[in-house]
Amino acid sequence: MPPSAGRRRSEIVAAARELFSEKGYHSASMRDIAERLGLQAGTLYVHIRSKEDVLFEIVDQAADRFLEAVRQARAEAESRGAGPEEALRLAMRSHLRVVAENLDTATVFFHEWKFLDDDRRALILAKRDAYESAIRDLIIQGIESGVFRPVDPRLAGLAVLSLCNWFYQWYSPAGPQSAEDIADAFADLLLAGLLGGPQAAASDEARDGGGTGSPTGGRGRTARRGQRRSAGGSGTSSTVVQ
Amino acid sequence: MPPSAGRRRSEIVAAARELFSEKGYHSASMRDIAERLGLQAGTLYVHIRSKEDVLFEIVDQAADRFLEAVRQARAEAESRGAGPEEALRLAMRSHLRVVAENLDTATVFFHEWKFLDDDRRALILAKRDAYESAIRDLIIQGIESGVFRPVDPRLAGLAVLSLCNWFYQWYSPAGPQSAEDIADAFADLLLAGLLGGPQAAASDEARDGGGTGSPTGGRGRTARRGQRRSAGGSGTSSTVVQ
DNA sequence: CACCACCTAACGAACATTCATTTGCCTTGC
DNA sequence: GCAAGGCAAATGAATGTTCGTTAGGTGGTG
Repeated sequence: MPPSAGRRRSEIVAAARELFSEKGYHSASMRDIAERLGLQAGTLYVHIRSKEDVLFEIVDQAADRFLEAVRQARAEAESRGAGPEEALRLAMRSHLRVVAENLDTATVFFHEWKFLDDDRRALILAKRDAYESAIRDLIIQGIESGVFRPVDPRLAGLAVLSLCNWFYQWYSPAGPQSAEDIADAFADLLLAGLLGGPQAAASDEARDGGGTGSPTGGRGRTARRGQRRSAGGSGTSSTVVQ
Repeated sequence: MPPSAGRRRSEIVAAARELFSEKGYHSASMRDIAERLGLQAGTLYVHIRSKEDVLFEIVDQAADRFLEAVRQARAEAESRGAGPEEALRLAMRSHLRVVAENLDTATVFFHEWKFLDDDRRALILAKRDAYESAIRDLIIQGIESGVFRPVDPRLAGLAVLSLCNWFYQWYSPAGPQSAEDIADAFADLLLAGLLGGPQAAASDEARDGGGTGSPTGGRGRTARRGQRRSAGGSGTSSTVVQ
């Protein structure tokens, strides 16, 4: 009872996902998609209504997965009574895992959403805004609970999103680190910062509240994880050459 | 003596820059470009050799500007004897300034470079790799000088690039902060980290070298700047709705 | 069993449109 | 008079989509 369901339809969407990701929405033709399935171009329209329908299905799927991921991360953090520090790490983990496990979907999502018609684009933008708000809320909670410094939550949220959203541009499953490793390393960087080497100018930051907490020099904080420096590899290009 | 120079030619490239940025390379037609200049499509070919030539000119310009920016930042840091901390901030400032001042160029650069033919794409990729290496070198120098923690330089470099390269996706000149403000805030976040609020679990990181430097509680470190929290604006969408 | 009706999936050709690019002619300033 | 810049028209290929048709399967009816 297509166009709306059926195995053939999902085969078409799957083929489109790969082709849109590889060549871009406009450069991948319906004939390309059909050829990959051993069909004629016209036959695709037995199962779908239009090329843009296919694009929307892919992009909408991606948006839902991101939303689902951040909700799950938030629920997990709440259920185990984690602080904002760990909540943020969980969210970044979820996001990067979604990208890594759906690289083509994510690529199409970030690259081609603009080409949807007005209504569908608005729908996607709404979902994206919801996602970004959820991330920003994590920052705000961290600040209000006094764990994070009182930074601009908008910019801090954008920093998190930058780290997470650029990921699809360079991640390769063949690379040395898993998405989880990378998420942990990124979260650590963002939480603890680059400074703190033996020769750092010390006096860490305008620590407003004086001697609150336990100002001891202990090590092994939670923001420490997955730091297994890839051996050597100085010139390793950080980029996928498509 | 076009096609290669001339005022008309740069008008064409300028129009193409805007249109490619707004609609994408494949969706912006030569007729669109011509119309914007009050010309017929065919006339464009008096001044240019092909549409792809125009794309290459834009993308190559962008690559050169990024390279120039990081070189300038490095020179500036060296000339004023700045540490790796300030060197990194200078580089991020330069990058974000280039993007802010050439938003269309940057957008085309990041979005459309894939559509160049093999030779030109290789050329652009080489320039991009050079740029990424330069950023990674800043990280390595920071670590080797003992100012930065011994993090994975590849991932730390990618973190810097993520912050800088995602910028074009959300920056608007009409926004509350200047590119410099944002660069400073991002550099601060990456250097000092989010942690450090009054209720933070304290014990900042494995500070290996004990009491090196001046372990006083002074404030106003260099990683402190441009933190003028935008008043209110909780729901401000972080995205340009094009 | 035979027959008819109906359905889905596919083909292959054609649709109108758009695209980047080429060609031939005209104008205008030097 | 000549070259550069521009116009109008045309070229050929490619696009997404529609169309008429067909093959194969299924279910009901005589």
